[in-house]
Amino acid sequence: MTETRLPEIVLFDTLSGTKRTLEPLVPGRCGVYCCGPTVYGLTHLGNARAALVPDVMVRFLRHQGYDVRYVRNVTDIDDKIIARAAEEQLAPAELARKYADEYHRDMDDLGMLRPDVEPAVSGHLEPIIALIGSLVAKQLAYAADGDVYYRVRAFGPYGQLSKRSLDEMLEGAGSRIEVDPRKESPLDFALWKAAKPGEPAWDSPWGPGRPGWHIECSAMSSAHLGETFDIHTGGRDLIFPHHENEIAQSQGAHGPGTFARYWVHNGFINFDGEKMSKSLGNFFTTREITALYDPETVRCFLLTVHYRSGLNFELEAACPRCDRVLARAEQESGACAGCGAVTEPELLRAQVRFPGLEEADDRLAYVYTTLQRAGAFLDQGAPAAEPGPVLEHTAGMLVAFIAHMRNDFNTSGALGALSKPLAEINGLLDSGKGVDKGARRRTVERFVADFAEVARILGCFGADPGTWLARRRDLKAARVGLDTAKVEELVAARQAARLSRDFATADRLRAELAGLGVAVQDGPSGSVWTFA
RNA sequence: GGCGGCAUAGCCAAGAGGCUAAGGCGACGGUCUGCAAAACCGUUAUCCCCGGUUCGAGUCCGGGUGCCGCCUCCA
Repeated sequence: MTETRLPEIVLFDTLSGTKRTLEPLVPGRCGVYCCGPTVYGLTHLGNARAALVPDVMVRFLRHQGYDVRYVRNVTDIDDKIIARAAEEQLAPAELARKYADEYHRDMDDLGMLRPDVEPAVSGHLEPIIALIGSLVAKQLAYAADGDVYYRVRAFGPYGQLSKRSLDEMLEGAGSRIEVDPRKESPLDFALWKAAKPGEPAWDSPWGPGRPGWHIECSAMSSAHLGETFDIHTGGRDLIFPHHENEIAQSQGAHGPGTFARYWVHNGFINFDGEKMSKSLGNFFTTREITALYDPETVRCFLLTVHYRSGLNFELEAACPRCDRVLARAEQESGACAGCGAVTEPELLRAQVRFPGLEEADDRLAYVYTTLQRAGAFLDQGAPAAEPGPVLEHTAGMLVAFIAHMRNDFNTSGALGALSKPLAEINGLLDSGKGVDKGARRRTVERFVADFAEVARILGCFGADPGTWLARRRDLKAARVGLDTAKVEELVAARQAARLSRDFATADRLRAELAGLGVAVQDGPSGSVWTFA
């Protein structure tokens, strides 16, 4: 054992219910399996968060020196896909491919790394059938009329992840679910489903059919990461039954102690305090939101809260007539209690605002403005010749940031560690009074270099500042229908008035611009405008 | 009903028993500015309630209250 010791990272493991130090199976390496999408529709923010959690984890582990193998599956054979394909009048495989493409488009947009391997169910029928076969051989599964079910009672540790007992579950299941007479027990779940006429089917020892929902993850994780691997991630709602069943399948086939060694589950996203759902009309696709805000803003926003916590997404809709902010009930009915106007829900939906995203957007703009200023400063002079002290907050930034990340990927804390350095740099750029010239230069250099590492870990703050800020302005202008040419004109006219010290005219023009929602900032090198 | 989680300032949100409870937004005061804005500086909490463990608890234990999730497809 001569490997260099990698830094200690702790993560919360759902199975043990505690934070545990990451000790990979093979020192220095780490296998990560993320439960990917079932591709039957466009993604929503919950999907985005579920992909973001392993994304940042993988980026950070790599930054810390781990050799990571990142696997995320695509479930492209599933009941929901079949149902949706019928609606859209496509072949199931075609529909799955369409939405897999859309998934990738959204995830690319949000800056997610592509996994090293992205196995699809349709490409893994053999290992899936083999796994089912071995469970049948061990009496852990039984065939019935072309279906194959897992015999839950035969797997002793069942319930260990979700912390329930079989008896408790039986009480619930018996009263709530219609029991399929072919099952020995209501808790037994399908490993293989016989095909009904017209459904996609693959040959198997039990007849033509398709895999059940849970088996693919057991089969594909062991195919690409081995029977035992390090980290398994997914949304909280997958703990039961999906992940519980995966454990039963994998450990049933491969023995105790196999399969995932750490379980990481992310919290939910709520809209206005309620779980998002289509029936409530509070369901927004990723795309609807990235049409309004920069995808990086969305990414950043998701990182402001620890991944295990729930994240509430505030919605704000105003009455188009009187501009009053509408309460929940009013939003749903479209009727404004203030002025009595009734607005089509569709119209309200189109002009909903997301205060949380706006705050994140402003914050991102602040970061990029600071980076832009720092870059301009560095372009002006020669690099610092000799090493030497760097201002306090900037000097400690990266260490503090990483310490938070090592503590269960605490992005919220890590982000907080950037605030003081950011302010320090802006202060330095403003005046630099009382600071040695060399130290000033070194501090800004250090800041820019370390911030680039932060950017690599988070997948945020890495764009070219000027480009990002320009795009943001364009996006906002388009959203409010602002005529930017006219704004430029007014700004120029005002600048002329200022130069001739005609402040009355300048102030009048400022007021006019303010009426358009535009704020003008006067600086030494002229005036620039932003949104108020 | 069963199981699990959460409750920290006006709002959002960190905080694996012990320096003066991070940070952001907002607000207020200040520096700068023709006026502003931006930027910077400063102010803005004893952690839901009751009991307990401990030299010491936001952090552990018990009870209560209130939210939320899972138990059926769900990220």
